[in-house]
Amino acid sequence: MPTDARPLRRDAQRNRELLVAAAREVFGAKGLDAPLEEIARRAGVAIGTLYNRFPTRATLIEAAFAGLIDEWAAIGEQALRADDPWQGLADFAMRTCEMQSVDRGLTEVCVGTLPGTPAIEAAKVRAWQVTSRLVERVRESGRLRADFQPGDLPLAIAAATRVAEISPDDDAWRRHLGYLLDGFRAR
Amino acid sequence: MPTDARPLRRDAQRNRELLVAAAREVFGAKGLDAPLEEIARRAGVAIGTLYNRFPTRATLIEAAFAGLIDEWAAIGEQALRADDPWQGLADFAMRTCEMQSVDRGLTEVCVGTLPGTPAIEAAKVRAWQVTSRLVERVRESGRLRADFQPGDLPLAIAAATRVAEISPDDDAWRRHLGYLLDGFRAR
DNA sequence: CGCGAAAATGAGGGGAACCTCAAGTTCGCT
DNA sequence: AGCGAACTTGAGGTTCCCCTCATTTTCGCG
Repeated sequence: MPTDARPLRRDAQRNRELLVAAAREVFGAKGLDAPLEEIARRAGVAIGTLYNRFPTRATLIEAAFAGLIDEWAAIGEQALRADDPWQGLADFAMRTCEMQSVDRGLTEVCVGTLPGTPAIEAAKVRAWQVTSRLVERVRESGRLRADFQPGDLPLAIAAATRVAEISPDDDAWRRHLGYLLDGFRAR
Repeated sequence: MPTDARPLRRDAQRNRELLVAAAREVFGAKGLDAPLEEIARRAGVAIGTLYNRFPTRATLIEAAFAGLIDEWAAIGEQALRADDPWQGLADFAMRTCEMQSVDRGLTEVCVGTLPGTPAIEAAKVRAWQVTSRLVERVRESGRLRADFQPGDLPLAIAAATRVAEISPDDDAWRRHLGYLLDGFRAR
């Protein structure tokens, strides 16, 4: 499937980048339903330009978060290579929460409140595969409680992220995730 | 502090009740930022009537959730009288989540996304006191991990509620809360 | 240069929700 | 019944955000 867009003119390319940067900031601070006009304003560009480049909100969201999601996937791969499977899982969960706790937009992308573009759905599938492998690896080590479901890890991360949203104390969500991870252990 | 409102005329009283009932339904389904016009419509009343009775959104929210919050406090009192302190805590957490999992408005009231009226703030303080006592009771029994903070219980409930929001599977949040409670135990 | 294609612009139409208020209706008391 | 106070009504002004498109500006190539 050729994304056969011919190369953008130089000014258009620059504006595209300004828009993506602005979108990252605004979505991060206010969530994915932030006004697009604010993003255009912050990029120093007219609203029509935003619509020229990104015909729908979803395309802009996708462009804004593609990089972050790749980064996230990389964290997952790295966690899979950790010596200690348990440590890999714990690190992955912590770092994911950390990313989400400072970026409301990313949280919403991951929680999937919105439908999601194809690319984002694909990224989620990839991420789900990584978490599954992380979980399986721990299970094989025999340290995971028997009734644990693979899908519980993403849910736990989403749950811990809510703690980060509610509590101003930055340690609260770390503590919470710690409780959860302890709860995951085989008795 | 006399709530010295003179008694409403009978028709006004009836409309007030219709509005509160409609508000409970709509807030429960769509959250606290649901359109007020929808509530008026569902109550079979003009929008102006809603504003006559409830000059601000906050007053309507308060009226809609006062009953539920009392019910919640009662659950807390009951949990305090449980024979087994641990069981009391677990039941309280489960039942609270259960209430919130079917009522998006209640969740938002409890999570405190919005500022909150005096009465709701007061109810939260009351609830916080109940949870503190529940936690202290368990701590005295020696079964609680040492680094647990009293404020962690409400946070945990809020976190488990997010699982209920995300996962269609009704067991997911129960399982999740189970992990958490296990994580709370002294090692 | 100079020209055509590409891109930027921002006023403006449209919709959703907020809230107000002047006019009309209903209640309840005598 | 009749009257005044209490209550209801809903059209409409306001704000905020959506998205479009005719016009103007910029780019980059020959």
